Amino acid sequence: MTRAYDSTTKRAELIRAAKELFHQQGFHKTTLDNVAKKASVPLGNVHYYFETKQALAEAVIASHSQGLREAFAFWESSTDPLERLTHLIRAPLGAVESVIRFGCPHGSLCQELEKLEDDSPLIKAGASLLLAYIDWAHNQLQLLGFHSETARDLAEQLVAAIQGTMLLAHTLRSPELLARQLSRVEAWLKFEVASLQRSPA
Amino acid sequence: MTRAYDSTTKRAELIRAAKELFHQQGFHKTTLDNVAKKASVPLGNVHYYFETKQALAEAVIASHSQGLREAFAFWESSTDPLERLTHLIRAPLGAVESVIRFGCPHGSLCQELEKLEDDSPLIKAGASLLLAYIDWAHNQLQLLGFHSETARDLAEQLVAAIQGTMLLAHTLRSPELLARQLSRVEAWLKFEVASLQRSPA
DNA sequence: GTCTATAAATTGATAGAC
DNA sequence: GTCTATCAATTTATAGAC
Repeated sequence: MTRAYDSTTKRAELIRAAKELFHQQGFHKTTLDNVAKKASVPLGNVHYYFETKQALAEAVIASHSQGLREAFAFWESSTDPLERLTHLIRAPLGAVESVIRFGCPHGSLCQELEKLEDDSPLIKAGASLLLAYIDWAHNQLQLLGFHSETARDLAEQLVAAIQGTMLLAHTLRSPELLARQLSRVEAWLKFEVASLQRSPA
Repeated sequence: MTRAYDSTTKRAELIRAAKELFHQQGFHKTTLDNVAKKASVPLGNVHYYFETKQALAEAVIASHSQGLREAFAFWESSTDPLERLTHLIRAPLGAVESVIRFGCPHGSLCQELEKLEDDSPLIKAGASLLLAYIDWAHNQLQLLGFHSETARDLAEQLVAAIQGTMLLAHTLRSPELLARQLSRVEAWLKFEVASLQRSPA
């Protein structure tokens, strides 16, 4: 019943391999041959599934988007929005070694894609990842009682802090920095929420 | 007396061109031919000044380091460390269009270089740029009266917030986000300093 | 659908005339 | 020191057998 390597699986396998290599080596340094080897697919065959390297990258980003949606859904099993946001803040700690060695898979990809041609669809696709974080945080903050505009502001601040923290922890190869600064972000968020509840708008 | 294009000038011109192109297109996408053309130097001649592309990149980073030292020296013409740090926070606003279109020249370069081979000297060189920011902020915070450990913590938080803000503003192409969130960082820092002065350690 | 072989283009680096 | 021409390697993409 489950054909372990039918064509759909191979396509998925290529995406999985590319996703991992893009994170570890970056988009530019990763060759189609690298991806093909990792996915145990002959080089020439890659183009049967993806016309160009760019098309493969689009599929990788779509897969990241899907992964984000699943993470959001999972965190929403908590009923308290503050608790949900805490899951977001702590998420990098669930993959410390990876974040320290390779940075945030979304943030670093995003920044690399930004250096492509101005009209590349990959730029917009990459940006949609960071936007997804902000939008989701925005929603959770509104559920906590913040007005839309304030919630937007806080969501941006939250995502910026998390991304900046990962960049520093990665660059300085410091898991301690990651843990320490994410705790700070968490404390800050709790404080903001508590302030709101003391003096509701 | 001033030979406009003696060999020292050409070398500097190549660095200048590479610095700009690395920022706009990234390290990988920038070819030696691009740099040569921008500096009005024949392609083959680039290797007279820099043996490899990597050596050119090292010179670019050294130039960034020098630029940072000059910026720090300039900001230190303010006597109040809080005012100095405010200059740091507002610096991106002095080059808004550039930051929005291309991101932070140091942060984005740093993240791209991280994707090179683990033992590449460029990785350490790039990291030294972000470290310079942290160290300088650390010093200023100590001058304000924070204990070394607290100052370190706050310095990391400050640089992370600035870097994260630039990443978001760049990715979302939003000068408004940049201005808004940097104001928030500024307000946060003022609050921290005021708190310390109300209850000195 | 799957694979091998190879074309076509790019690009870092070098050789050698001046 | 400066430049032209070119090599050598890499890599995306394609052609065509099975």
